[in-house]
Amino acid sequence: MPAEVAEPRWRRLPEERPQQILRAALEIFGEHGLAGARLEDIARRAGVSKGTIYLYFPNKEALFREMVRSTIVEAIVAGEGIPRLSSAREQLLTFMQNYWAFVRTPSFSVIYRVVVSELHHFPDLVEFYSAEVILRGQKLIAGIISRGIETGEFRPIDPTVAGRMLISLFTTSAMWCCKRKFFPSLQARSDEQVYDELVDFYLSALRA
Amino acid sequence: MPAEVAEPRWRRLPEERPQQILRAALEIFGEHGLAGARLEDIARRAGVSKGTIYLYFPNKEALFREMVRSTIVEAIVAGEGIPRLSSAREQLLTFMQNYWAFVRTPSFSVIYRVVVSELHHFPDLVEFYSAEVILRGQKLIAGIISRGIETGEFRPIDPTVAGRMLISLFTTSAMWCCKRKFFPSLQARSDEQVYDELVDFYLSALRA
Amino acid sequence: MPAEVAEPRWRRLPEERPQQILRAALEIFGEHGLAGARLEDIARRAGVSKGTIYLYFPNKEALFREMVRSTIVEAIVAGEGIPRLSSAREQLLTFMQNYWAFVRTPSFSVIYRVVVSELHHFPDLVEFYSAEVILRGQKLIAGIISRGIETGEFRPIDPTVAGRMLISLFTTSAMWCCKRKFFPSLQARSDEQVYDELVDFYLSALRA
Amino acid sequence: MPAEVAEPRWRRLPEERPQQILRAALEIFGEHGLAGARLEDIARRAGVSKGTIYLYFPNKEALFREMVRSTIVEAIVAGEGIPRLSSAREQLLTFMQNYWAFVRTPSFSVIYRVVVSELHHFPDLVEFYSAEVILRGQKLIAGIISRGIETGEFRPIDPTVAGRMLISLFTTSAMWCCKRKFFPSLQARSDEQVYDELVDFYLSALRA
DNA sequence: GATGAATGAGCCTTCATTCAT
DNA sequence: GATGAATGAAGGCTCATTCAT
Repeated sequence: MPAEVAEPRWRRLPEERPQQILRAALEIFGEHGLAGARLEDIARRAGVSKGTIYLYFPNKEALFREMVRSTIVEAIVAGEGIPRLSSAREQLLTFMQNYWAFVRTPSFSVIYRVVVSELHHFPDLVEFYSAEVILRGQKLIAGIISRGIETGEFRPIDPTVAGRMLISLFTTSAMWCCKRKFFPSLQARSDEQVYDELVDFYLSALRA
Repeated sequence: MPAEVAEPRWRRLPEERPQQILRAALEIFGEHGLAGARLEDIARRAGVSKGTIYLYFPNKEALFREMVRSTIVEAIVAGEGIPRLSSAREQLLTFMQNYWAFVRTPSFSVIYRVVVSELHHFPDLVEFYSAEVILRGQKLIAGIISRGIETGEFRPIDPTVAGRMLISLFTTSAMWCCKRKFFPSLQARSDEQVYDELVDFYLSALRA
Repeated sequence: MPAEVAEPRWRRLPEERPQQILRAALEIFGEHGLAGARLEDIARRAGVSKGTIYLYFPNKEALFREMVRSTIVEAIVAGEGIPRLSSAREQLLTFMQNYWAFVRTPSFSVIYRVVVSELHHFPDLVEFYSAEVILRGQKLIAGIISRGIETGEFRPIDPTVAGRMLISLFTTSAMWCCKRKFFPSLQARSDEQVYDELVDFYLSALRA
Repeated sequence: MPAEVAEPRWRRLPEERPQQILRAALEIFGEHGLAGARLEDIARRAGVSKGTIYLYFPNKEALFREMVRSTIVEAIVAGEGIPRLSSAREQLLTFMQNYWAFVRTPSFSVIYRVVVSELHHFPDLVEFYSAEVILRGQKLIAGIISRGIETGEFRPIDPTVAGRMLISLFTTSAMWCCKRKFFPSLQARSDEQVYDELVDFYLSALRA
């Protein structure tokens, strides 16, 4: 009985199993929604069998919830790297650059879809999303704008309004860029051009 | 078989049946999406039996498509009453007022959901929506903006960009107003206030 | 992660494994039946893992069969200590005392359940049970009764009939005593009283 | 296409559907127990499709419960035709004859199985069975016996004990008769002979 | 030997669709 | 035209069984 010692012992790390499944769930739920997605497809996409999903999640709905929750959390964590200092205008530009990168991320568009179409069936997730994403984002932006107003860089405007406008413009534009072919006016434009137009428009609205 | 004879038996005119069903479909599909909706619920909401739906629509998907299509058409028709004349700024304000009324309509929010979450499974509907709604809207707005630029009322800006920005701001704000309780910064604001802020912001971005 | 090495790690002797498992199987199958029992539960009850069961039994059904068979064998072995001699009446009383103790045993009630509800799916076990339990019991009792009839202690009666009656009365009464709370007439009676009533009734039926 | 003409066209009365299903459930659950039975088999036996069962019963367990409950009720109703009058001994004989007929009924043996093996998972059904079957039966028998003791036809004996003994002997014997081939001592006996032996034995135990 | 993560066949349950009335 | 009972394919979920460690 040679004690079971110390081999690298790698075996597809079972600790990754839930992550694999959640990633697959993101794609499939994002494509088909909660009701329309088949567990079988999620399993196949994750490279596991149907039964395996049930080792980590008690049922389809719980998987869906956890997918939404964990994706949001990831986004929050990723967004933590807060921009900082210099002029408010510089800070705002940095923020917009990060935000533009984020909203064109595949998981953002999935979450956007889910939030729009199904989240109302999960009040606790709505609550979570509202507090952790919307409120948090609002505060961040409003802080920058307020500073800019104080320094005279921006015209006086309700900072929460400015926040809403920014979020609105960025998220919608990002979604449109994903579906560029259905928006004739976008077909000839790169994401960068769209971004430049966004920034130009937004800053124009804030200019003193 | 003594047939159930001869009472005048008044009924809602059968020509209205499809409309009843489509209205019910709008509500139920809007709430649950295509996969999540049950024909039985649509039938109950429409006040008819399950079988009746099949007298007018060959299957669930066709009902869904027709619901989407007819709702869009209605919106277009309703929007036909195009504003007109006077200064570009006046015309824009009139358009925005109509548009704001429209985007807060229940059927708009349903269509918005559907477009975001499920329309990509129906390329022909996407095509239709793209051509009849987006393009048409773009043109309408771009026309007004162009005129305003010519008259010097607005600063020079790509009219299609201005169009996109307007649509983005209005649709998103309307959706948020529906869910006001999850947006702390909206709780104390009426729809009218939100509208005023929108107009102020948008016109600021266009001012020369 | 220094591997968890080298404790003497005492364990129950492996030769006992099958016994542990069979005991657990007796409880779980007794509670839920063959189809309703989960191997996982049996494993947990036995303090081993699911896989371990398969080291000793090829599959669920085989475990069930072996559980039934071994429990029956144990009962037979335990019953071997045959009463003996003196008057037939004395011998009968001794037998009844043993039998009463046996039928109130937990494994008897499990086997009773299984025999009633599922054994018909296992003809060979039925055969085994019939030959080793019923026939053997019948013969034992019939022998005692026959001697009693010869000695004039009992009235003339078909000894196999008397055997059936005894088994019937004892097994049923024992089952009822397990569920005393559902039998109002038993609630105020101890097992001993029930036994006394049984003996009184049975001997009355045999009295010359 | 020879038109499908003029068959009496009677279509199994839908009011009978639940009965058909319950009858089939009695057979299949009786054979395999709750966990072991497949709805598909019940449906096939009932001559309907799987889905039809769900038009009348919300799920498998509910069907099982209703099957048990309704079978018990039927038995009670059938037993209502209470014997009556004349000597206690005559009344007892009449009762025994009815009871013997009943316990050899197929639904009795199913219920017996179910009661023994699965009813403990349904405390409310146990309650119901206890009150409506056991208690009711006990009272009926005890009444007859009491009268016989008063008239001196039977020896003094606790009437509830006599009741238990009668039930025990009859039910067990009936079950054995169903499985006659496994009981060598029964193979040469008809049900009537077994009945005669039962009566003889029981009356012997009661004789003054 | 022992483990328990993984598998996938099987069954319960739902619901779009049909059709006799 | 209208109904709703009936159907059965589809999909969620369980659990006996396997096997890499």
